[in-house]
Amino acid sequence: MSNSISSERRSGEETRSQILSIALKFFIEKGYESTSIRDIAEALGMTKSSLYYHFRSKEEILINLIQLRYAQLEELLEWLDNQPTAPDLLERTAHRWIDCTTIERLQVMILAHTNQPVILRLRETGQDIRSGFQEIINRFVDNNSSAEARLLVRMTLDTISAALSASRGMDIDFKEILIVARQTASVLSNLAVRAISADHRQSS
Amino acid sequence: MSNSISSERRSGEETRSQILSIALKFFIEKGYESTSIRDIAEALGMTKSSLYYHFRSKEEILINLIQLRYAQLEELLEWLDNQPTAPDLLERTAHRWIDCTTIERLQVMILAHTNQPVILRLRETGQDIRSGFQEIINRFVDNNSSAEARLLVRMTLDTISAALSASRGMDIDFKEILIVARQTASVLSNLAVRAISADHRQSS
DNA sequence: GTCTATATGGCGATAGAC
DNA sequence: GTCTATCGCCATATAGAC
Repeated sequence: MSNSISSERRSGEETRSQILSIALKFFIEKGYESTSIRDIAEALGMTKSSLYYHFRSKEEILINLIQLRYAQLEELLEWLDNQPTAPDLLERTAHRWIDCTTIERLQVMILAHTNQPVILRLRETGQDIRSGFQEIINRFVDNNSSAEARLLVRMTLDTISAALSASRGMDIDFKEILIVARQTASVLSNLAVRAISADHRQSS
Repeated sequence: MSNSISSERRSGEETRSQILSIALKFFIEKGYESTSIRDIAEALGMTKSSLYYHFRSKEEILINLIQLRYAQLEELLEWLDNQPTAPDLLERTAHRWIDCTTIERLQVMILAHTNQPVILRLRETGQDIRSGFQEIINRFVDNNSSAEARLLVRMTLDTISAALSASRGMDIDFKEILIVARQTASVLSNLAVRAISADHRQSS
């Protein structure tokens, strides 16, 4: 019994990931709203209806893609919690995040970033979509920290998105983007750490 | 004759700018594609048809909004061309750009940024939409410059967008965002200038 | 698991009266 | 300059045969 089920499952899973992959491509190229279920289905040589066998709605496809991103963040969070506190921990965290970035993972981040309205709407309707970097940021700052410190920490962790979004239309190699993101993360982590210790001086 | 026409024009222009303002609000909140002409019209207490008297299409509304952004950039470019070359010119340019930023102008930038696919499509269909920062960037680098230098210059000029996009969901005051954008622009301009002079050393 | 056929509804846009 | 009415289209989504 479990054999036949698992082999059915496997091919089903393959189709699912093909759908997710082509959907991501379209969502990035044409935008989420402008991509129709039909576009995705026909690019895979199937009909809309078949696609609805695998996902109950277009939104469900988006949710699945977005959640891939949070799986990544989860891993980073786990690593971070096993690190001893150190002055350069923020910089190393940012670099680790950049180093494990692939184009596809990055595309998912852009997707989440450029479709904030849909994602907020989904979150309101009780979908399981969480708030991204927030937990990681909370490892470095707390609610008493200055807005400046919190913002700088977030920007330090997000240089890869900033670099990528700056590179649009510039015909720049992915590797160059990673290099620049690393440099940027280093100088921003300096600003962030300085802002954090300024907070501490003030509160003591 | 010209009197009656101009007074008609004036009220027409007022309606136009009301439409643009409310459209921007919806486009940011719900996204361009998810905002219907109906949403915009009803928020203004009119019908779709009336709106079509002022703009021939939804795209035309978007184009008008986007073009506001380029008017800003034009001013910056004019200022820049009257400045003597100096090592800190990039930093000062970035700061000037940040200092003349208002929330509404920033929203237009976000709109342009989160709707890249639509904008690219419009550009292909021959609409008058140009490529943003590129001309300003070209004042600091050229086609022989390294990808690193070009990307860093662009990021230096774009810290306000980066700061704003990092601040999403963080409940941070607009003034704090400006402060952080300025700090960030300063350190990034350093990296950029260093990359530019590294290019020069290599080519000579 | 994929298909054909169809339901249902909203969208952008237009015609034409006032 | 605003309205009512309507067109034509394509979207998401479902029903049911194979």
